[in-house]
Amino acid sequence: MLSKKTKYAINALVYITKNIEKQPVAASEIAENQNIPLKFLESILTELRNARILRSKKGKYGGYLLNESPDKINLAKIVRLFDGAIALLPCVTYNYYEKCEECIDEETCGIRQVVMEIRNTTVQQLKSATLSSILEREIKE
Amino acid sequence: MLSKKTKYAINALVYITKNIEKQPVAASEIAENQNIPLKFLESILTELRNARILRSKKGKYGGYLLNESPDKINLAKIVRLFDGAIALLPCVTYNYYEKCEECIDEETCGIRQVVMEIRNTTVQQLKSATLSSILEREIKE
DNA sequence: TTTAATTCCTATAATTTTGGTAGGTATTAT
DNA sequence: ATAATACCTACCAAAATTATAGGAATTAAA
Repeated sequence: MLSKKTKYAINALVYITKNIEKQPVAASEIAENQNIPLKFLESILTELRNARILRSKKGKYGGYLLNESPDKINLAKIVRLFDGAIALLPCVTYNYYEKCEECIDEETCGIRQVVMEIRNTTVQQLKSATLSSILEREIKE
Repeated sequence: MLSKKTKYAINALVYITKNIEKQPVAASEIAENQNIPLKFLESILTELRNARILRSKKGKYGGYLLNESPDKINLAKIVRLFDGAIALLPCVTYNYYEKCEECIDEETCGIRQVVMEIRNTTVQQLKSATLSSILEREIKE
């Protein structure tokens, strides 16, 4: 399951993308419309800014702006940023690798192979889920 | 990520399957070989027995036995038993459905569609990962 | 130059989940 | 009788999650 934090981050980004012509978008506006606790959202937006996914404008009429085009921002990036590894086991992650303590031989581990296949397809699916593709889906319906 | 509990459960089941001719297998033997805290493992095996995946034999020389054939026991069942829903959001689960509070229209939600596709492929992959297929993979290498 | 609205910063805290431990009782093969 | 096992109940510590509190710094506009 995605954490609430990740979910909030995705919703915030989709909201900004929908209101891309009204940028910068204030945290308070996002919080209200997406039903996210303001203070919690602030910390999320800060993380997104630190990751260079958003940039911000301070002061009155300030807010947040996308720092990349909506077709460059995908869910794999967001999920990794907030929830860490996408894979089901630490021994098959790219970025957070860790050996399973009890594993005798990683190379021939049958569970590992299954989990690796799942990671591969999931990562691909999350990568193809860009902000623009998400919006496109919503419009098409 | 899978919880340690789920991982322990999978390892225990694979271990029993590998020693299927020596059934029943004692919890203490599994704990030792798979490096799982005994008391914690006991609670896991109890859950597996309650779910009719294992059955048990009490008393001396007792232990646990598979209650279904190894090609009927798959990882989807195990993961669901211990970690709950496989999907990344509660609004796309079969068994643990819950509406996203902030969601305006579930039918047209673009995030939901992505997450549903991921769930579909992941569930399929986990279902095809039976205990026998896992053992087969290990032998082939 | 004041005001209002905003981002930004630091600290704290409640709640839930995870990953166990402790101590025993009941059962059964030998 | 004994030893090895499953089974049962209760508890618990650490970590992660999901926030809240209170302001400081910045900026556009009146």
